[in-house]
Parts: sequence; structure tokens; C-alpha cells
Amino acid sequence: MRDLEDFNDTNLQPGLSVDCVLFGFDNNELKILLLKLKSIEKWALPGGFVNVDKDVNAEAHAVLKNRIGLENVFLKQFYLFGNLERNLNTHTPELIKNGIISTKRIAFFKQRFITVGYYALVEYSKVKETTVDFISEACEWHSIHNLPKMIIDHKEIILKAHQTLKKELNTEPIGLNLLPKQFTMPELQALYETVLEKKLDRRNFSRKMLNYNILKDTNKRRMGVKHKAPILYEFDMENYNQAIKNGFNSIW
Amino acid sequence: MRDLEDFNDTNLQPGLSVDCVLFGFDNNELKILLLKLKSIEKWALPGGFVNVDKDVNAEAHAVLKNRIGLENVFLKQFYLFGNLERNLNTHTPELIKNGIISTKRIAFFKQRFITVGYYALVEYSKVKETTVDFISEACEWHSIHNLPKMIIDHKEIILKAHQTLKKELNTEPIGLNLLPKQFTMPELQALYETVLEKKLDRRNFSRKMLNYNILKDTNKRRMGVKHKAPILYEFDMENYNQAIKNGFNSIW
DNA sequence: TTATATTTGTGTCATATTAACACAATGAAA
DNA sequence: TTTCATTGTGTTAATATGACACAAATATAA
Repeated sequence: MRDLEDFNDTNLQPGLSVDCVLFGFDNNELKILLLKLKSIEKWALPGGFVNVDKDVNAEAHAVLKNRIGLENVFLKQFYLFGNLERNLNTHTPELIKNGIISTKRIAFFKQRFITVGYYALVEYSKVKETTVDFISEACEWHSIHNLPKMIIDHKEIILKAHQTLKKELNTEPIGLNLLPKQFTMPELQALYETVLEKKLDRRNFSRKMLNYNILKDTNKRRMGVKHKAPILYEFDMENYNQAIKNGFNSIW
Repeated sequence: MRDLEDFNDTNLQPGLSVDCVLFGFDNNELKILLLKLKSIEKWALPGGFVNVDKDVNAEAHAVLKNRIGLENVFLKQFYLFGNLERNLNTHTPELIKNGIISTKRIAFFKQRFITVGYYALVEYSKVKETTVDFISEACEWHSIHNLPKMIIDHKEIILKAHQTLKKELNTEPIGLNLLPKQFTMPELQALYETVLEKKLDRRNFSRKMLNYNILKDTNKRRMGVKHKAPILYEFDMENYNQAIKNGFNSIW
């Protein structure tokens, strides 16, 4: 969708949207990709509407592809936000005044929107384009600890996504898509510490990770560091996918 | 909603429904509460539509209250089913012929329905009424291993709910609502074994459960059994709720 | 060339948890 | 009072965890 003329709500599932919390990892910070809305001084999660003849999960993937230019990312439904306050009522006057939405579509935008929350883990460096479209004017990463003003409940959605990610770290590995193809043990640990917001013991972390058997030693080391060169690892994709599928640390 | 005349789709979120997988535990079997649809030889999960001015989670609770007569149950969203094949196309002719839906509403029923899946844990004995309404003629428990023919993807929804429950058993206790107020350790173990579909060691199970500190010894024993009288336990509600809230067996 | 600072890789040890197993106690029925 | 099924609890070996310390590598400073 490039501009307003292309926008037509007749094929859209009324009152339903998808919103994607994109987690990136940079500079030992967990970051979220946000869009700055035109004519509203607030930011929003990348999201979209659901076509009546499109699979909902496919629409979430389409958001990432069309608005951010990302394909094949790890994307997962985590919650449906369906409370009554979810609408753009307070913003519709500005949106209409600035020609972002047409008066014909006003009812569509004023209704309560139920949104399906997805989270995705993406390699920070892969998102370069600051795509703009008919409703957003900028696309930037923001530290999860320093979020700008956001529309409706998008801050809560991010919070819930983060809680979900933390919890899932107990039963599933992460790192793929968040880290470059090859990475060191300290880098992997920094990712875990950032997501979990706590320090972990270096030696115990390494032992535990290696025991999961999802890492492959590439027999290379990261060069050009001003201290002992750390081993470069890759994920063993077969075992990694197995772990994603079956989970680990199951107690029963 | 007692009959067809009361049914009006103008206030309903089009193409959206909620469906509830009610787990019950009886005779060492995991059972699911199902509705037999009028004029279709298939069963369905108790579900409902979403009013545009109702909170989605509240609508799921309303389904349980209005259709099953249940209040204050543990009810949890687990997945949104949004693929393209989710519609009643193949059934609308029968439904119209038998006067279950009116021709005026045909478009409403033929559209693709996105449904929010909830699961609930309920005490088997508390559901007695076989409520019938304008679309269902019976309401019965079915063993999860012997499900009747079901509409659309309701079998898949049950499967996914069961998988979710199994997985969540690693981080959260269950039992409250599935068992009577007072229960014995072997009864609790039977519940776990049924949900997990595997045998557990009696001694290790007992030790682990007691270590979670969610059980209170009532200093009573189940009488009238033809062997050693087992201790009756209750859940320690404070610790139980704490465990539900914070989870347990977190590894990081 | 050598010393220093920093960071990485790995080992140890005490403690806690788990899995596998056995035996005594209880209560009804024979 | 013997038998039987079932419950409660203890033991032990193997494994995992948490808290630690030291040696190796590498750039930089001396």
C-alpha cells in the first residue's frame, strides 16, 4: 500500500489488525522497531489489517515483508488484545484534517480494533530501510527501556511480548535471527542477559549452552579483538530446530 | 440467546468468534465438553461471537456462563486460528433448510471465521446441565481419545489446547478446578498422568509436589477405601496463585 | 622485549535435584 | 489372623547447579 488512494476497506476484516513487536539486539540493548505516524506525535508498532481472504498469520508476515522488507523471520503469535479501549477515536480528527484518512473511511478507523500480537526476532543490521507509507513517516529502532509516546496500548503490547520472550527462554533457545550467523559465547550470553535483564555467570552459562548441543564450533575465532580471541560458533540448525519444536528443560 | 429470533448480527464483530476447550477430569480420563449442533451430524466446541462493544476475553467468559452455566473458571487464551478454510460453507444449506439460520444471515455464516481459542479447566461434576440453545441440541463430555466428528478445525483446536496444557504443566501447577476441593496425592498424580499421557513414579511425584509448597495437609484421610486411607490435601491458595503468577522451574 | 590489563576458556567442589528402587504401614476382605 | 492392594516414606547413585579460581591469549604500555 503506497498511498491513500490504494486504501480500501471493503475487503478487510472489520475491527481486526495484526501488530508485530520486532526485537532487535544492538549495542547490548534490546530494541524494538517502531513507526512514527504521520500527523500524530506518537509512534506505533508495525501492523496491518487482515484481508478477509488472507490467512491471519500470513498477514503478519506480509506486514514484515511489505512495510519493513523482511522475509523468513521467526514470527510468533503471542496474545490477542481485545479490550474496549482499543480504538483511534482521539486521533481521527487529526488524521482526517491532515488527509491521512478520508472521511469515507472514518467509521472504519473509529471502531474498536482487536489486534493479534506477534513477536519477531530479527537481526538488527538487516533492517536498514526506513520505509514510509501512507500512514507512517519514519521507521526506527528504539531501546525497550526508552520508548517514545505510543498510540493506544502499544506499550503494553511490547511489555507483554517481552514477558513472553523471557518466559519462553526457559523452554526454547533464541539467538537465531537475533545474532549474526557466527557469534561468540560472550555475545550469546550478552543477548540472554539483555533479554532477561540480569547478569549470568559466564562459566555456568557456557557449560549449559554447550550441553544443549545446539552450537557448532566453527574452528574459527573472532580476530582483531584486543584480548584473547573468542571461538566463533554457529547454530547447529538440525538440533536448534529440534529444540524449538520439542522444547527443552521439560520436567515431566 | 434462546432462539433464532434473538439472533442479530448487526452488533457483532464480523468473522470473529471465540471457542472454548473445556477440560474435565473423570474416571482417569481427560474429557472435553462438546455441543451437538442441530441438523448437522457434527459436534462443536462451545463458542460464541464477539460483540463490538464487549471485551474479547469477557465474551469467552460469557460463553461459559450463558451456554454452560459456569462462572469463575480458569480460562486462558492460547491461540488464534485464522486460516482461510475456517467457514461453515459446506453446512449452510442444511442450516438454512432446517431453519437454524435465516437466509437474511446467510452472508454472516458463510464468511471465513477467525476464532480465538481459550482453554478452561473445570471440575467435571460441576457441569450437569446439558444446556441447549438455538443452535445446539446437546452438551456432553467426550474423552479426548474418542472424539466424535467435529466441525471445521475444532479437532485441531482441541489438539493444540492439549499441547499447550502439557507444555504449561512445566511451569505452572494445575489441579485447582479440575479436582474437588480436597484430593489425595494419588488423585493429583492421576490427573498429571492423564494430561501428560505418561506414567510417573509415585514417590518422586509426591516429593516434587510437596516441595512446591502448594499443598496443605488437611490432617484428614479419605475414608471408606478398601486399603490404607490416603491423606486429603487442599491447595494452599496463596502459594498456588503465586505459582500461577510467577511460574516455577524457571532456569535462568 | 617485557610487563600489564583485559577477556576468554575451562576446571573444581560442595550442594541440590533427579531417577530408580524397596520396605513398612494401613485397612478391608477372606 | 492372613492376604491383598494401596499408601507413605527412605535410600542411593547419577546428574545438574551455583559459586568459585586459574591459566591462556592478545593488544597496549613500559
